[in-house]
Amino acid sequence: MEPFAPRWRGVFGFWRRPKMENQSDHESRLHRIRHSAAHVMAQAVLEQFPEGKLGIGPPIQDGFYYDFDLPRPLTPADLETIKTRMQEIIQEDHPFELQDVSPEEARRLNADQPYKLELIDKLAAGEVDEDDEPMEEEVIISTYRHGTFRDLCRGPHVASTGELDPDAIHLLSTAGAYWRGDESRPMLQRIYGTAWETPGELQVHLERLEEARKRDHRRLGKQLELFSLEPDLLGGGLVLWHPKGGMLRYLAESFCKEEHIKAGYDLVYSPHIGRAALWETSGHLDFYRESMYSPMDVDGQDYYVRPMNCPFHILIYNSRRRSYRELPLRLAEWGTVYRYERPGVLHGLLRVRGFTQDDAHHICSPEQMPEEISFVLDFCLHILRSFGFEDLTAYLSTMPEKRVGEKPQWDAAQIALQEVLEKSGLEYKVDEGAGAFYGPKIDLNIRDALNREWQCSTIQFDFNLPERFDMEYMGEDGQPHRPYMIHRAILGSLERFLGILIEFYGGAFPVWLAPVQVVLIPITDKQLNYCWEISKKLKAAGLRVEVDDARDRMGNKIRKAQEQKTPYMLIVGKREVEAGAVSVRLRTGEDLKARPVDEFLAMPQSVIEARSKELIL
RNA sequence: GCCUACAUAGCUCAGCUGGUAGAGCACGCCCUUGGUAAGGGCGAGGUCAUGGGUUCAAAUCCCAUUGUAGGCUCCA
Repeated sequence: MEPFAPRWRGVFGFWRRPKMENQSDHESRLHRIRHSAAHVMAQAVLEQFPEGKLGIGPPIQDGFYYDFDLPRPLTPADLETIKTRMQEIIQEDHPFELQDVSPEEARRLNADQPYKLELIDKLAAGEVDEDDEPMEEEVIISTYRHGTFRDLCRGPHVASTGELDPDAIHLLSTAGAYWRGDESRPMLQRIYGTAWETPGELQVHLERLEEARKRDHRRLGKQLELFSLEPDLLGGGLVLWHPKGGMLRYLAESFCKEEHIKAGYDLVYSPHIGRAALWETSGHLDFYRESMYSPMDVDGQDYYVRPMNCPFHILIYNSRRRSYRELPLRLAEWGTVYRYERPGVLHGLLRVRGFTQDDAHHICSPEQMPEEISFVLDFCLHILRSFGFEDLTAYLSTMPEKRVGEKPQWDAAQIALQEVLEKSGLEYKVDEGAGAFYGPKIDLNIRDALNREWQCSTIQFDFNLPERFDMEYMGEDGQPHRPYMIHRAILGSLERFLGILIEFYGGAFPVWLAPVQVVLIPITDKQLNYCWEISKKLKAAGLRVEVDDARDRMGNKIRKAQEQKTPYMLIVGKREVEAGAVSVRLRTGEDLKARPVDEFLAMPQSVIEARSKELIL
């Protein structure tokens, strides 16, 4: 089971294609602007580094980049210089000129550009397209020229550099990037930029980036005291959940577990380590070793910390003879696993080395399989929607070259997966050949604050482990049969899911998930006793309540509760005590004025009941 | 792992080209008992990530290590 797989696709643009993708006019104009900005930037860079070599420079979402092989690392000051020169080039208003060239001509024009020559060779040979897949049609090599700069390019561009708005372009950062994305090739310097039609649009985009930084779960995790990472003392990628984050996690977990039980899952528990023999049988030591931690010696035997839960669940299944009458069996566990991840890939809660999966294994007969798939996708969507996630991207990964299992099995499984996706109405993409060697799968991705996609849910067939562990059930015919096994995780990794949840809500959780739902704020400490009294009452009604008894002014207490994004602030002064009321202030800033305590109590209760994002229903 | 940048108080950060550290918040104590996002005073708190080196002198310059950030690659 593999819950991780952010998807990034490089765009590789240097030849013309007969058909344009379906883009709105605005998008396609932005596309041309960004592509043109990349060329203008490349000219500016080459002027500063005449010996520089060009990689590729495509438009991307929100902007563009260009890769260069330069004699020295770029500094932030270089970016300033480059940007200034870009503005000049724009003002010089050079027209973009398209010219089709023969491969020979293209080679002659790029004689001192080794990376471009490599592209021309590939292109001339008609070998591959941008996804390294065989070309379907004959390509026409084309170049675009503006001023002194000519680049191999399929376009399209704006008519002239003067069409760009120099104040709507900004260079964001530099980064290393392998040539053609290949770890064994040279690392080039990439400059990322963003470009828009107007300075106003650029401004909005920069503000959006700033907003995203404020929603960053690492920042909010500290501010809201949800979790911490202590790489120096504890180790990288290992998470400490603090009381507030612990409550959030408990709430998410207990909600999910109840739903699992209602839906017909059995909850199981299994240990964190197992003997080498287990991992040999499962094949992990052969295929997954580089992600596993070194064994520990126990009485002369090797034991491994688990990177996955599946073998344990299979042992539970195999502990006795199974009948077709007990299928489908749905074994679920919040299983903590540990995987070695390369140091450079760790990222807050989103990519860690120790995490807990809401893992389950469905074991069913081949006949039950389509219905089981349908059930599991529905259940998945039910859970994700309960947390407020509606914007999901689904991927169907199909049969790869190297695989186990027979083609008919794969076909049946893929058809079942595709059918439930169709039925669900989700938009999905098919990733041909991207399935694991042991079976096809559906992944559901959600986005973080910076619009990066992260995989959460995964529904995977496994034709491998049932064989390896010789799983069987007794059929109606009195003969042993091999069951189908489906792995699935819905939240995926609790750590990652909560990280995304934090960003999704910017820390202002729905009331049912808020670690603290109500803060009582006395205006003077003469109201403290009354506050404690109310607090007791609200707690008895099941709310999570705090009394701010600090020696501080009310204004500052409100400010702090606001910063903690506490949904309800109850302000209590002399008037409220006399009236047996509380003054209700919402974290939205709305002041609901004084209300009887019982009237207030009904407010969060109905909101929690509905798991609503609102504070009042 | 690779490229680049960064690492100073619990947090956010200042400290120009070398002369043994500073602010705000948070924390503690005191005064203030105040009606919807910061009342005032005092105090405590740092081997400037770690280890080397250069120098009369290093938070500052150089090297290494560790970690973090943004990317790249990876994530059967």
